[in-house]
Amino acid sequence: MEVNKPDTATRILDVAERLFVEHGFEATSLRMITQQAEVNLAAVNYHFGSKDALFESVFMRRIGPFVAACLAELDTLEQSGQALTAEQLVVSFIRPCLALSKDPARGGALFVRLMSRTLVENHRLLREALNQQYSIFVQRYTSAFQRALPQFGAEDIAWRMHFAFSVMFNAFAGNDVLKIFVRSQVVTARDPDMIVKHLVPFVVAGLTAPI
Amino acid sequence: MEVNKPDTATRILDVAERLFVEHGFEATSLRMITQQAEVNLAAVNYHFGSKDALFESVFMRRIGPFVAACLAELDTLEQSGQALTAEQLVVSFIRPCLALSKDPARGGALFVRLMSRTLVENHRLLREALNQQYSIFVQRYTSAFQRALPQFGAEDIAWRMHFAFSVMFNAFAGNDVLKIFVRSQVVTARDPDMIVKHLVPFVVAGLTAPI
DNA sequence: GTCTATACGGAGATAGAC
DNA sequence: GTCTATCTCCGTATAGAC
Repeated sequence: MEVNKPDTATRILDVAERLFVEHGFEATSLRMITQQAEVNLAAVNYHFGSKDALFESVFMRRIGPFVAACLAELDTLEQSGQALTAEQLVVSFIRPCLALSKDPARGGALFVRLMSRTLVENHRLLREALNQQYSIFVQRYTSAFQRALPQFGAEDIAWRMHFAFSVMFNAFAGNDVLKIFVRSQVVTARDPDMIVKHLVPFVVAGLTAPI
Repeated sequence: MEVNKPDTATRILDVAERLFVEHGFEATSLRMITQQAEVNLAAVNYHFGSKDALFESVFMRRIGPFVAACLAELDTLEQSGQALTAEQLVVSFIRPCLALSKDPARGGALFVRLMSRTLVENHRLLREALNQQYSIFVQRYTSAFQRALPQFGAEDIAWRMHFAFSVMFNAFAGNDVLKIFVRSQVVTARDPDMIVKHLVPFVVAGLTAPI
């Protein structure tokens, strides 16, 4: 059996995922994808409709399981019956990010970067497509944070969640906003475990800061 | 006198700035720009060399004065001779952002968004071009934060500055990472004054959090 | 020095044969 | 399902007018 030759659509998805992460969406041409996937140029449009829709398919294949993993973490926490802390909620999001970044079968660190960059950049191609899964995610975390931080109003919580998730996605996106040299070495936000070590205290402090 | 007709290069810069912010770099074609600027298609390549170089010129026209404004704020603070707080440093960056966003003559809120998005996304076109001005900016803020937060090592400061500036740029980029509904209204990070009111406490708390 | 008209190769998309 | 041929639009380069 042809274990090394999945069907056409899957071959396209696999190659496209890698190339989109490596070179970005715009810099990746359909001709590059179809050549490496060993399929005809028109196969992309036949199976996915357009380059835009291919990107959406690449993204949607991974994002569902990721969101499910976050919600499962939330479920486990909430079933304990105890009052949750902001730190527990932050970790419930970061842990699936780490797990995903260490699982090559689901895209690995490259997909985490793609996901984070796409969300941070609020990519036009996903504003509509994401809404369904995304809104469940946002609602669950919003109500969890409202219970964890009862001293703040709903609007304050919303702002802080905006900031918290923008730091976290940015950290995993790996686009260093600053280039800071410490002892002639650039401090670069790429190693997942180092990110988490510094990220969690920062985010938790921001979320819980007195008004 | 033709007050409404600046020279060709300036007309191109003005139109390009607006279109890059409204539609993004890739989605803005030279034909759109030259048509609206009422110049010939070839004028862009004649005056700027390429579409990439045009983007760089659009950016560089505004970024110099902005960086200068931040450094002037730092100068004023440091001349007081008093020990500075993290909050003062955060405000010294945010105040020029606000001022710029309210000055249409220097690009206004649209340029603040363009600047923030470009930096957050670590745009390939500016990684090299920005380095000169940017490195002065980073060095000044790094040493200022090291003095304001002497309890932390250089590496911890670097990480926290990464996170702090990524939140701030993200906030001004206006790409809402989350869509949170409060009383049926989306809490959206677009109004500069509202951003600052919530942003400063979050960032300062993150920067000063105990390890 | 500036500006215009135009041509070229590469991109994504698509109709139609097989 | 797959593949070829072809379409339009993109950024770019250049020859030549003023």
